[in-house]
Amino acid sequence: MARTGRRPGGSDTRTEIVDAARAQFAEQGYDATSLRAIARAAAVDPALVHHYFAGKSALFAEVMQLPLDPATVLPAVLDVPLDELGRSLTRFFLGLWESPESGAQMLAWVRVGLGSEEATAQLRGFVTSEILARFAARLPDQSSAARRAALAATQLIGAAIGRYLIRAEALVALDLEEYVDAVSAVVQAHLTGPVAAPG
Amino acid sequence: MARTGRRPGGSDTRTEIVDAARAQFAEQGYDATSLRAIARAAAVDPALVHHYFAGKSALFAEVMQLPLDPATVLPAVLDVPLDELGRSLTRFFLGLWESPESGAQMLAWVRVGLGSEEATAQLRGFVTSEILARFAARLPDQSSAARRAALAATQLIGAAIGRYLIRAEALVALDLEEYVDAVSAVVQAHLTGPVAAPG
DNA sequence: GTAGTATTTCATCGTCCAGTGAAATATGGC
DNA sequence: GCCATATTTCACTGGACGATGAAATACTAC
Repeated sequence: MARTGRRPGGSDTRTEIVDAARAQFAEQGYDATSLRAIARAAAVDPALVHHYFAGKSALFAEVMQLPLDPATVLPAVLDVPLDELGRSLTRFFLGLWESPESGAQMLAWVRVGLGSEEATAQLRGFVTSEILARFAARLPDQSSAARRAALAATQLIGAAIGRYLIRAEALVALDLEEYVDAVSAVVQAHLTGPVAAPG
Repeated sequence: MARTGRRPGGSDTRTEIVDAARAQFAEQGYDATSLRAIARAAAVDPALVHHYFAGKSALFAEVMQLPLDPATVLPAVLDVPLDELGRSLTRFFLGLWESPESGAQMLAWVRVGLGSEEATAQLRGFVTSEILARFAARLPDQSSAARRAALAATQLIGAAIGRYLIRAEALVALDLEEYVDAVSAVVQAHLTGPVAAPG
């Protein structure tokens, strides 16, 4: 009766652990996810998780690798006529959520990133320097660019939360293109619309 | 040397515990917050927390009492001309976040509500039946009302997250009225604007 | 087929957690 | 001043957690 030792077959256990971890982080956030729970989900001994990853934070870092590097992908997304920018951004962003692989990762990012003050601080740093700065650079009037980019981002984040976290019926009922239509209209307004008359 | 026993002075310890708990939940979410951490923050023995509250979930329930009952407050907010509905909603909602007392509670709600799959499910139930249903009832065209209300809500949630959780510089820099202006314009568009041309 | 290596488990440590029950002390009514 | 009660702490239990080190087993190269 072999109770310990190597498992038979060319098992890719490491990948299984990463997948289980991503699912757990996406579902529970960082703190509430335990290595033991990940190990359970992967049907593996907890010590094995430590064998492959230095610790919880190392595993987390590996799991949270962005599906795409913004520096390489965003330029193409932003390279459209100014009046189509809202649609291009919205379609790209919501597309990330729609696909099964990157969707789970986006979910994990948001859950963890909004789950605690500390994590939110890191999310802020990344979002402002890697994402918003690139949005803003694409806009014509630099005096309002940072604000317009940030406002557009609020709508994008809200749209993702409504459809993929909260999963409100009225939003899930729409197919992706309808949703992109509805959201991109106001994203475009944030980016290039008239500034609301100040108080 | 009195190591145990009643503390001198008319201390309102129970309130201190509740306040400490709210702050912790707002900062860390539900799971990551421990009764012991709350007790530490309130400078009190952990057992005292149990004395006042049946357990973690009971304390949580008390802390999470909504600052306002939507059923009593929303009607007044919604009782404005249709073309001012966006502004009224936006001002009211962001106002909840801006004030110190209710702001901490809103923060706790969102952190806990988005922190795990399970909590999100409860948040969905509350938001759709208590909030969105009332928005929708106020709109003229019932065939699109649910969708319009939900879309408006995505922008409101996103706006709150951007300014009060992520605290993006470009958004925090605005004063409240400017922010309300910018957000309410697109909220209004979701509520009463033209439907984006399909496909 | 044997030596070496990668993979997996076991057993365990110390820490933190939620919760319980008894004891200690201040306060208020008399 | 004394007694009942509300408030607070101590000491403890059982369990889960992250982490470590040694042992056991399967695969690989020779």
